[in-house]
Amino acid sequence: MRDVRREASVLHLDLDAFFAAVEQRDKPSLRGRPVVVGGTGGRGVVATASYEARVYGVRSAMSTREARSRCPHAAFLSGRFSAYREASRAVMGALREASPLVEPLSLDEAFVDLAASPDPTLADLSVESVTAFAERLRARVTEVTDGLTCSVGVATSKFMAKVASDLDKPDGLVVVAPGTERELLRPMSVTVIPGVGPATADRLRRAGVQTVADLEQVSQEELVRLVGSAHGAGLFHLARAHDDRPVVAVRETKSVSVEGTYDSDLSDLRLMEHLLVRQSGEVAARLAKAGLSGRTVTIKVRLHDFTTTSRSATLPEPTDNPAVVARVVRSLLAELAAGVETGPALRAGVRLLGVGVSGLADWVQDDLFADLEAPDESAGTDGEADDLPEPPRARSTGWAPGADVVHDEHGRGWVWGSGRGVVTVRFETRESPAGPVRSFPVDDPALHLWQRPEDEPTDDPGAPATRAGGLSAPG
DNA sequence: TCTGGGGTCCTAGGACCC
DNA sequence: TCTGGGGTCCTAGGACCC
Repeated sequence: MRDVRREASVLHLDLDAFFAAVEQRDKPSLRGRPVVVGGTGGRGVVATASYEARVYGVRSAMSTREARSRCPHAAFLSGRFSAYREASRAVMGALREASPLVEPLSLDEAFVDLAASPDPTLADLSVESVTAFAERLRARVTEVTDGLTCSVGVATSKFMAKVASDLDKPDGLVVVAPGTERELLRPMSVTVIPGVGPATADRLRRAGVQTVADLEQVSQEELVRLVGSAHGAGLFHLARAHDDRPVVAVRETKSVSVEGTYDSDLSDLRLMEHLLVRQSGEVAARLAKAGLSGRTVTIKVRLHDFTTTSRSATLPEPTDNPAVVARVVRSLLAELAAGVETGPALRAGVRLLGVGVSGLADWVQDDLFADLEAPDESAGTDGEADDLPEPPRARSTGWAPGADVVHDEHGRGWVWGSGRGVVTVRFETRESPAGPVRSFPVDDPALHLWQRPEDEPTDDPGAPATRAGGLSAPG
């Protein structure tokens, strides 16, 4: 493994109290006053507190209720994300002018690789050069954002640059001279190391480790024993300021999800299904917009006591189809509802529901229906699938895993996979909505195609209209 | 009436294959 | 026939980050 860069060429930039600062910039009446941006509902938490609010002990991730009791006269705002995205775009643009190698970590944070900068003043990466450059960059950020300030750290690694940007907040700059990293780090708490949160800090504390200096005394084997192999090896190296991770400009998305916490607990399974199906539509829309599709669908359920459980299923092919996602989501919810422990737990109260899709491919599946006739428009647009009119048709090609509903004498099921002349069907039965899987020859006359008209509940005017069975025929 | 929402990464166990 | 190993995929849960 390479050790560390010899020059301080990694810059970390962090916008100060970002959401709150945008609000104060845009609303002069809020300037100089405590501002809290975050969830304003009964179960909201603070996303950002302005420095005026921090004086009263208001912090990120604190419940809004707690923040209100600490600072009742603050302005509590739910946030204007389009404004934050706009400001973030301006900042990232300014950073890319400085160097093509910019790695955004979130709307308000990024790494910049100064070694990749074409700027002639950075021909040598001396402490003096990078300091002057960083000051100009900070001024430029304030200029393009119409007044926002930022804190910047520059060092030989991502880890040290991030530590440095935290040392002189707000509106500060710290450059760590190469070679001085370890003495800077030693007196600090182990919690400065990224990845050391409450649980890891607690384990280390019980082993007598509280500072980075303490951590340096522990062997790699011991650390692996304490916190696992990946984490242990990471801690061993970071304790010594050994970090050669590159600045990476583009990172691929691994999952897309939507979740929501409700002000009061849910106990009605039909309502849960309705909400999950709506979230399925949102997830699918975001996948489609990003040109992504994924194979694994996960539902997440947080119970009234905050215990969290999830169920997932992996499809044979990636999808971005809302009807497909919704169908899997329904069967996963049914699986939880049928569980001897999870079923009663669900009915006892659910505070959060979520839907996610992972196992992403950066291509969209071919439209399997391009050569099919349009679906029969008379084939029912209301009611339950049980009410569908009769005229199923057999089909020999173009089965859509996850999308098509079929039935045979065993009951109703949906296509789970197809290929080599065989269609695999996962049946829904009264006893087991995610029921048995059977295979059929594609031309099996016992196998009839159904189109299910109600993937979005009809009593929801806000729900997007979807084609029956997810078919994408024109017209 | 404590505890958001969007993510990433890791672990551990089981299935299955060679 | 028995034993063992490695590799990959999948699932569930947990820790962490901004």
